[in-house]
Amino acid sequence: MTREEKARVTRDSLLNAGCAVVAAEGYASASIAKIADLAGVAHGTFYNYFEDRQALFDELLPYEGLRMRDRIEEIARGAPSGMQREFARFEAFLNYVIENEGFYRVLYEAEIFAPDAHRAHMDNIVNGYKGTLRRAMDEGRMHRLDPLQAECLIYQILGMRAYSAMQIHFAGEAAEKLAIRDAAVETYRFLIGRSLLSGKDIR
Amino acid sequence: MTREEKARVTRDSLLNAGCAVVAAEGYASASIAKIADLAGVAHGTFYNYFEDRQALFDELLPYEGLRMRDRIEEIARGAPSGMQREFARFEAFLNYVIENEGFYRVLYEAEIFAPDAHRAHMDNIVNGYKGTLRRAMDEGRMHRLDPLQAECLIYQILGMRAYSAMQIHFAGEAAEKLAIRDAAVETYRFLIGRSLLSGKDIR
Amino acid sequence: MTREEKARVTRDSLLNAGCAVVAAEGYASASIAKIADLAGVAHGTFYNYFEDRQALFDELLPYEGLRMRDRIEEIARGAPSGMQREFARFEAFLNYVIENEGFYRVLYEAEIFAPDAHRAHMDNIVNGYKGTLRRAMDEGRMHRLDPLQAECLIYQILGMRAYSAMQIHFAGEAAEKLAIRDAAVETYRFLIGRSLLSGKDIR
Amino acid sequence: MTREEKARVTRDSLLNAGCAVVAAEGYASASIAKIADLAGVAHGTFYNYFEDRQALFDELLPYEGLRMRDRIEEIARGAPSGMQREFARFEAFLNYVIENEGFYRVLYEAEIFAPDAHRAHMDNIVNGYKGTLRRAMDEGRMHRLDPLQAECLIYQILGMRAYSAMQIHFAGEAAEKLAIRDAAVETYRFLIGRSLLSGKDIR
DNA sequence: CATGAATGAGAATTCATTCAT
DNA sequence: GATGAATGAATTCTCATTCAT
Repeated sequence: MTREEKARVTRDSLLNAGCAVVAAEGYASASIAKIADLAGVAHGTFYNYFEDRQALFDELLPYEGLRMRDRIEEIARGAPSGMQREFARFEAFLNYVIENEGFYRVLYEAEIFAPDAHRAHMDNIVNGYKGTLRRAMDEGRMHRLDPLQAECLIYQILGMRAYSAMQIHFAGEAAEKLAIRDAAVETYRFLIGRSLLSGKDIR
Repeated sequence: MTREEKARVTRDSLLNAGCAVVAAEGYASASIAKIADLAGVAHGTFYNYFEDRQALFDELLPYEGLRMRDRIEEIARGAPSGMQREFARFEAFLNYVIENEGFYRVLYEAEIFAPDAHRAHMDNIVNGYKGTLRRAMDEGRMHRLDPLQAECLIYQILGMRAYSAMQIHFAGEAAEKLAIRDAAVETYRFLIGRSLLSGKDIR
Repeated sequence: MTREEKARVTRDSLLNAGCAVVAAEGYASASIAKIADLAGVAHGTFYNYFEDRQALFDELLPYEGLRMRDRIEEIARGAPSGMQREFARFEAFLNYVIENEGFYRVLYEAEIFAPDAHRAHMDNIVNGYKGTLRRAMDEGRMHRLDPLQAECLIYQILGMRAYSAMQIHFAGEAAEKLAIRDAAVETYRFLIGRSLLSGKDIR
Repeated sequence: MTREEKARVTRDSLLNAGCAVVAAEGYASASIAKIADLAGVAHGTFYNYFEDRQALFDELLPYEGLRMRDRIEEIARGAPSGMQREFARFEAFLNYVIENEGFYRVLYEAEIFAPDAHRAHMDNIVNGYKGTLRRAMDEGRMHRLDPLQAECLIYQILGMRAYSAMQIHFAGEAAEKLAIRDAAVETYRFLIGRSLLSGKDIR
């Protein structure tokens, strides 16, 4: 293994350890000590790879967020098209949260502990959606909205996602979580489908 | 002023100082020292009124949350009825957040720093909505939903609120905030109005 | 009840509360708050009766010590005479400790937390013993010892008492405590009886 | 000096500083600040070596106790045998206390501030004595006692030691201390020698 | 006298970060 | 690059004592 590879491995260990600790205990108690211990390196080593603790925190959300996004898009691509794809995305998000409980924490605590990264993450997601919406509008699959309204719509859509995730998070048992997921998907379909379709059928 | 009144005043000073500090810097850096200093009392005095720091944190959300809720309901009561009232609520919430920027922080950081209080707050709001929904359904003003689906709907509605607030929070200038507010209200009207007003069942 | 009587009642409440708290939790955590609460008075009232916390601590040992001493002497007086009386005293002390577990604490922690009172208590006990010894020597019931040696003997006797009490204190069950007590009395009889009753001088 | 050696040195500094502070002012006012300052390290360094303050306290008695025990046994081994050795032990203990005034404090306050360590120390000493007694009994050098009585005897012997040490501790001047020591040894010889020898001469 | 709120000087403890090895 | 001991600022919390009511 070259010097460079070894460095990458160490860096990834720290990043993964960071995720694991934040997932388990939250940013607030994700100390360098815990992260370095879990990564199997000395405390000082941490600072060879990251400026400071905040620097790691700022990388956590992109690191995890992209993994989630890829997973979701992979699934969404399986859907026939348009609106169905959005519904698939919504469901895939909830599934992802159920299966990666810790990710929920990495994500929602980021607003507080890594606000810059969170803002970037939001912009990222929102911009992705803007493209999707533009295409749908161009192809006449939905109402035409001006840019501001499109952005508002996206934020509201993301809010629905996030709060359905919270609702699932509050549920105690696995079976309950799944039931909520199904009902939330149904509700989402109903709210979005009815309104955005401008009179046409869901496709 | 009687001794009891003075005690109440001191307690309120601490509570208000707590709100102010959290609003300005977040829970994480709301130290006893800052709160007590702002309240104009000695550090030790804090502990005459609150078991510990967490105890204050746990009161912040109810304290501020009820104030907001009352303000919103007061405004909503002005609306003719039903759906219009809900739109008024949504708008009032956004206005409240714009006018009380700090409240946004007290509210959304609570999920992390005062999880019990946050959960209680959510249950509170959700239950309030359940009643509203039941009445609307009983009076045939909206689709009949089973309890689980109603709850999902409520969470999604609250998510829309919250993320529209976040969108506003991200905006830099006051004028921009107002523009987003108006567009968000429009979007909300569109999403909710179209779907819930329809006479058909959910599929 | 006259003003003076009421004052005495309050003072006694505080003293008793002090004993109770020290007995239960030790001097170190016997705070004014706990003592005043248990006595049923306000914190400030404490300072109408005692200079400060130490002043109460300094009264605890005399207060409890005299009670014990009286009880022991009462029992010892029942013994025929001389040496038997001393054995009775020893046994009575152990019984007192068994029956008043808390007293053990008030007594032995006093050396640290109320050193002056402890010293006075020791002097008191030692002087009492000096008289007893002098009488025994005058009546030819025991060796004649010079004053220093008499004092040494007394301290050693008190040490035997104290450490037998500690041994009992270490025992977990009541039955075990009683068995230790009996064996300790036997041992004491053996050590003291054999040596002090002999007609020869110490060399 | 290797890193490991330096660490040991630091740890020992803290331990010695702990002893010194406790010896001078007692456990109650042996704050981390004082200990760390005396050891010449930062406060935080303390916690690199000890879990908390109690952890240091719990090591003080073993640390000092073993030193004393070794010193005493070393001296006792110089005595011809049996009973003489025990008298030498007693005298050596008193000398140790006279020469290491602080140790007395570390030892007797431990019952309160490091009860576990104190209990362990007592068990240790008591068990050591049990072996000594068993040998003496096996070799016919003293009365045969059943185990419980042997234990009682040991506690009483230790009590004599401890209270003779207290008596010395109370004395103001060095000369007085030495006089008490001599008289206490004489008294001890008398009490123990006479009774335990089962009719035979002291050997 | 009684009250109990206010005080503020400490105490223990944590932990991000540095730096000599 | 890796190490991990040292640092010290910052934080929470306690409690004896005071004093205005």
